[in-house]
Amino acid sequence: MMSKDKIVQRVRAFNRFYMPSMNLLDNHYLGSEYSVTESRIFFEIYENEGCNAAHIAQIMNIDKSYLSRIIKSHEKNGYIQRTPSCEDGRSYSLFLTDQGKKKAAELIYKSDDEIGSILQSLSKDEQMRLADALDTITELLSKGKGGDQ
Amino acid sequence: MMSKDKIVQRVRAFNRFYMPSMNLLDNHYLGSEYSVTESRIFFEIYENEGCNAAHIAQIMNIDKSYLSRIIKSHEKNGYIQRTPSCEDGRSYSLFLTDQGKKKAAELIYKSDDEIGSILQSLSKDEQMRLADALDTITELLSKGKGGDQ
DNA sequence: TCAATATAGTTGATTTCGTCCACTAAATGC
DNA sequence: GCATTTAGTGGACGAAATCAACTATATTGA
Repeated sequence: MMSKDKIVQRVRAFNRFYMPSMNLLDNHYLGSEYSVTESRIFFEIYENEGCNAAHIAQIMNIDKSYLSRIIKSHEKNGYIQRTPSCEDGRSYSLFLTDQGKKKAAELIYKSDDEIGSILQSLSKDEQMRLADALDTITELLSKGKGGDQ
Repeated sequence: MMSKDKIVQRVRAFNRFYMPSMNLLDNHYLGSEYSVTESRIFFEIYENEGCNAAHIAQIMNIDKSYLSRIIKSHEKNGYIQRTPSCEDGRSYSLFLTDQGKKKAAELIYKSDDEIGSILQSLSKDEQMRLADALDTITELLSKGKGGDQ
């Protein structure tokens, strides 16, 4: 039977291989004008309209003052809109403006483009096998979620 | 039949899910005193003894002046040893010192520990399925390598 | 052969990223 | 009411990363 250590090695090998393969290690999100952190803030709000800064800070595990500045900057650039929260007078609900959604779509497009170019060397059948393997991993790792952190 | 776009979506969803799951998004390598960049330099030399800085800069896609400073720092701390290259008078061959190898091992241990704690919520069978899926992905994506970048 | 060009690495200056701490204001818990 | 926690902001600072200029060696090719 295969030991747990051996499994850990395979996971680590995968991590070392996969992230550079997907160009996931640069500070700038796929050559966009935004850092990975700045980009993720778009996505977090995109997927969680009306959330507040504290929520994002917790999810992303970043400093609240740092986040505050980025939000201010995104707002100044017309990408984010803040409205005072009804429930909590200290807090703001965050939304993407139309321009912000457009910008998020741009970033997603860049990402899709990058992924598409990586997939192009695979046959249809191989692409399916790849996607199935990815889903398997997501499914398995999702089970452990909730118990910790 | 499933369209290519749909596959791309699944890959992107995986990327968004996987990296936070593995705590692969922090600037500091798993809570060590080193940034991800500084840590990767250990690993690159570890896996490619005697390479030069230009090689690492190319692989990691980082600025050569930035790299130069990190190497200098690692050398000053006794982790890296440089010897003038025999073939190229401008260049140095890079090696980890014993202390450097020890430090690299420490970082790998931290990583393994992290991965182990993630895996603990899975059964033996699930761990095997996970590792097999990871290997499938590596195998498929390795095929495309060499043609590009 | 030797001048033009390219490459490896260093250094200085600067910018951007991220953290730490102190603070205000509102919420929560006695 | 009063103490404690929480959301967000701002100043100060250090770390990370970039840019441009430079030295020295290699390479190219007329």
